[in-house]
Amino acid sequence: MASRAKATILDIAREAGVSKSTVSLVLQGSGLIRPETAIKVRKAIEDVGYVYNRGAANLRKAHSNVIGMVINDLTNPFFAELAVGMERVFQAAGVVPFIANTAENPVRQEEVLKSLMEQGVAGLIVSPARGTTPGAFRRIETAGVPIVFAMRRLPDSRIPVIAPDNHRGAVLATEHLIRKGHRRLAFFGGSSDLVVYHERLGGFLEACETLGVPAAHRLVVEGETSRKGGMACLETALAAAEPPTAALCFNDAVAFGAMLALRRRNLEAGADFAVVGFDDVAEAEHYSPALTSVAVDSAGLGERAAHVMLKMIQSRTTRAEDHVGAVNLVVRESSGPDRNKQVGDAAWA
Amino acid sequence: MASRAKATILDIAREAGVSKSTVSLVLQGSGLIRPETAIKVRKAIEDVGYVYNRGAANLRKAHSNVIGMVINDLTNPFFAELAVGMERVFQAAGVVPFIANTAENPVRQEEVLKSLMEQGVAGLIVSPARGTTPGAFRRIETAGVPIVFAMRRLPDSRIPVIAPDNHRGAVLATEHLIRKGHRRLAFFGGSSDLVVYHERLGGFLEACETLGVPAAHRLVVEGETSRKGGMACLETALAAAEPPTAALCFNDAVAFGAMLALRRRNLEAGADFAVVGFDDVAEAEHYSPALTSVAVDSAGLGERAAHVMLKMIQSRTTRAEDHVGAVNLVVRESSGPDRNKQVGDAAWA
DNA sequence: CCCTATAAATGGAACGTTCCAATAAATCAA
DNA sequence: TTGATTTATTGGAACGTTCCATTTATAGGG
Repeated sequence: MASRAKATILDIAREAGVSKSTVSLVLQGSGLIRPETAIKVRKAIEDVGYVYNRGAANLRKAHSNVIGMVINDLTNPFFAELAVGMERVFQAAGVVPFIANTAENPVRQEEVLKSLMEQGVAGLIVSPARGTTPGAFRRIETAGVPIVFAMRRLPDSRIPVIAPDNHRGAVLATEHLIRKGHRRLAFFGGSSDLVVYHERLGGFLEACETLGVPAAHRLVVEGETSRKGGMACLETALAAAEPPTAALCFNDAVAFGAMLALRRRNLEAGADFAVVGFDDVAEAEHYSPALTSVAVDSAGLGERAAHVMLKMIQSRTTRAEDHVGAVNLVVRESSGPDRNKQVGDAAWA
Repeated sequence: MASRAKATILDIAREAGVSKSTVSLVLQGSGLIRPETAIKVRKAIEDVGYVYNRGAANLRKAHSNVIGMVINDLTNPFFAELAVGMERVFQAAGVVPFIANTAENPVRQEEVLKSLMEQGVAGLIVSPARGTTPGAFRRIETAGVPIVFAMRRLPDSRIPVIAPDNHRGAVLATEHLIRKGHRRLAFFGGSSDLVVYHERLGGFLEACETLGVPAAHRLVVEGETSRKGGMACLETALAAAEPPTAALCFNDAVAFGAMLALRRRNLEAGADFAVVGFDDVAEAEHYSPALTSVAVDSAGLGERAAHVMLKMIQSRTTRAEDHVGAVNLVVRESSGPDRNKQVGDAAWA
């Protein structure tokens, strides 16, 4: 039943016995059209199996209704959540979000951004791939397309950022470990090409400083931000002359890796070595032992980023305030039993 | 430095002192242009910060270079893997894949499909949302846009499907459990509005049949395909008069839920109750105890689906062969120790 | 009844490309 | 030299919309 050439607004006009302008008006839901005419036109639209050509429309209209979301790693549920959060609000605003994955590859990212721009996106939300060069977004900025960074930032950029309070999260987690009585602490995973790394590590070091853990008792082990990386970090740490008794991990994946390595050595996370993660992915709660982690509410940040973007588009600006999202430490089993409580229980027993 | 109105091909032509046709030819990498002219034009393109308007181009060209991937749940790493697999091959083929998430919502799916069509996609790969109505893809089919289903299928549709061999996977898993000596088996999770459910359940029942597990000893518990659902299934099963000793779960999420419920009852998955999952997500390997699961290679299926789509586009057809992907059972700890081996070990001890 | 105000519908010129047909310039054969 | 051939370049007509400026139909006021 498919007519060979796809139907256009003119075919509808012919079918309904009106002009193309009338059809266009109906398509846009204009109130200028007599209801019966509109109905007639809508029927014709249905009959010919018309599909609206947004490309042609955008040739005339200033703005398109599509927004690009460029994500560095979609297989990481943490970033997938971010994307889903954004989608929710765009969807409600009648905007179509297209997601593209860069797989943490700057070259890929370049291509994806180019495509999105060519598609005429109204705005771009990006969680930049690791190793993104500083100038990667210049073309987009000069083109005047609004852009915001989510989750990650670039070292020197003036582009607005929506990200969690990494520094504070790390401080909270580190304080938690120190209060548990740990005196030799490690920071596991991550590498210095990520701004986030410096923020989290900075919080760790600051908390150590203020709570009196001397520099000699702090161990920083860089590593891949994966389970594998976490395992390696733990091995490195335990091989030290005076090994730490607790670690704050760059993210949950690293933490899971560290716990796995502990299990392989027949050590128990929590009892023998305290582990704290970062991001609080869904899995953290269900792991065994359950992982203490810094929750960042990625879906919420996604929503926030989307709102900022919508506002930027609406007000035709390319600037916006940064937004740092609240974090909170979710204490579970992997950071060990609460010593004070244990003592108390024993006393009452 | 951004000029107010965005630059067009004509601005470049003026800048470079050539005609718009020449610029167009350069943009398409035509060999008809004298190299020095091409260089001059490319310089002008750079100078004016030109961005190609693909919408305008598509108005003339028959095909666009964008393909839509519609995924039912991006936060499920299983489907995210699928998307990433597809992306890999599209990327290599110079096609731009745009991902959209339907969040398992048919209404959302409808909107997303409409948008994608309006955008003029060259093809569509869809993992349909649960509860998709049979006619949901009619408009797309009549428009002659190639479409393939990945992972999931619709009951009566003639649209080509790329999916794992669910039936065989379930047979393998069930046989495995029966060989371990289990005589009362359960099937956990899923609901009958999914074709996949019938395939997997069918395999389970068939294996029971052929290996002599009577119908009375088979327990089928429908439920949400989530951890929560899995927990509920386990509770239901253990409440039975003669509870099963092993379960094949609809997917890994259900299996994780079942294991969690076991732990809450101080039972151990593997030793006290055998659990087998389906899909073999990355997490399965790292769970404790590690989950025995049916591996389906979602990334590989994604790649396959992408190849099929490319071929359909190239040969301007809307039909293609179905493809069922190989599955294999990955045996880990959750399905329990091998009894034969145990006995042997004891004898030799 | 004509004149004006309002409502409904319409023609036509953009929008930024592609690509065919045509032109202009350079090369070659005789 | 002249015409034929090849090589580079170019104008102009689409493509499917939107939207402004008009036209046409309908109603109201005197």
